[in-house]
Amino acid sequence: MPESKLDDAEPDRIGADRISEAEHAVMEVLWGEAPLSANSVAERLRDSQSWSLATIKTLLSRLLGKGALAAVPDGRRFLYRPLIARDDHVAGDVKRLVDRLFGGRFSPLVAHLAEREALSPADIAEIETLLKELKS
Amino acid sequence: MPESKLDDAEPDRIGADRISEAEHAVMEVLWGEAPLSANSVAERLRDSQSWSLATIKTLLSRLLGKGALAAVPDGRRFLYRPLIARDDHVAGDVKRLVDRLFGGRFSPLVAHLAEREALSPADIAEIETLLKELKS
DNA sequence: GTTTGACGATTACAGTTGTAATCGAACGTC
DNA sequence: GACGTTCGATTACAACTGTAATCGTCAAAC
Repeated sequence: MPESKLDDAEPDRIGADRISEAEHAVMEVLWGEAPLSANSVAERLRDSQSWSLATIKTLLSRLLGKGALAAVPDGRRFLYRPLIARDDHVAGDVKRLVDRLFGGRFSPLVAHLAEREALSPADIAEIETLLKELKS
Repeated sequence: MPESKLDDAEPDRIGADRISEAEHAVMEVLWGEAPLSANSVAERLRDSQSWSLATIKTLLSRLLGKGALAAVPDGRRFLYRPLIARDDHVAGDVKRLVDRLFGGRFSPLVAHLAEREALSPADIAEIETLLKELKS
């Protein structure tokens, strides 16, 4: 019964593994509300995605394997909870993009946003406020 | 035929295929200088990557297949040239990231940069200048 | 002209991702 | 206590990626 769980040699530095796009959608749910059962996660995803429950369970398993989630037993099932902070994950993704596309510098990113991605006046005002706060 | 262009946001067909990270490195070379032979591309990549020539040729082929490059015959070989503009590609990548991580809004991205990614005073000044120009 | 190189094309192969179906064990129901 | 239900776990499988090796061909050098 209790099979010895000594299968190690697993390099699990927290948050080291990349999180794929589908996995991210699952994480997003759990960052919003946790802990949740697989079924609850599926419920919250029902509107945005059309995945079978099986698919969501696969994604949960992979996220467990990647060390992005913890699963605490709750009766005969598990409740899942994020192990990595959303901000940390986002920071990694943003950094990779900025490194790849903008030589690791940020202002070119903003320049790009400015000329290509139609910043609304509200966006601009908001960003200026942010920057003003930063300087103080 | 009346174009009821009201439909949803289908992914743009031209150059719609995603460009992987390794492929991107090849594109980057050709965005900087084109047309180039496979060998020349390999030369320019020699410092930054440690790929065999065969690998680079594979990447060039895949990029051809994805419609991201054109190959014009030059004697017994080809010279490769980008078919998609760097800016367009970057815009797609940025948009996907912003959609995925920031609900499609830009100011949260800047907020994130501000609090996590250490914008330098120079960055801030540069960005403010950009925004000022945008408003005028 | 036959050998040697240089090319693109084809094939390889494992790891990741998207997307599931199926299996085996535990639970609740009659 | 047999039976369907419900979980997680295991297995599946194709597309995409990273990373090449090998094949067939054509030109250059003998």
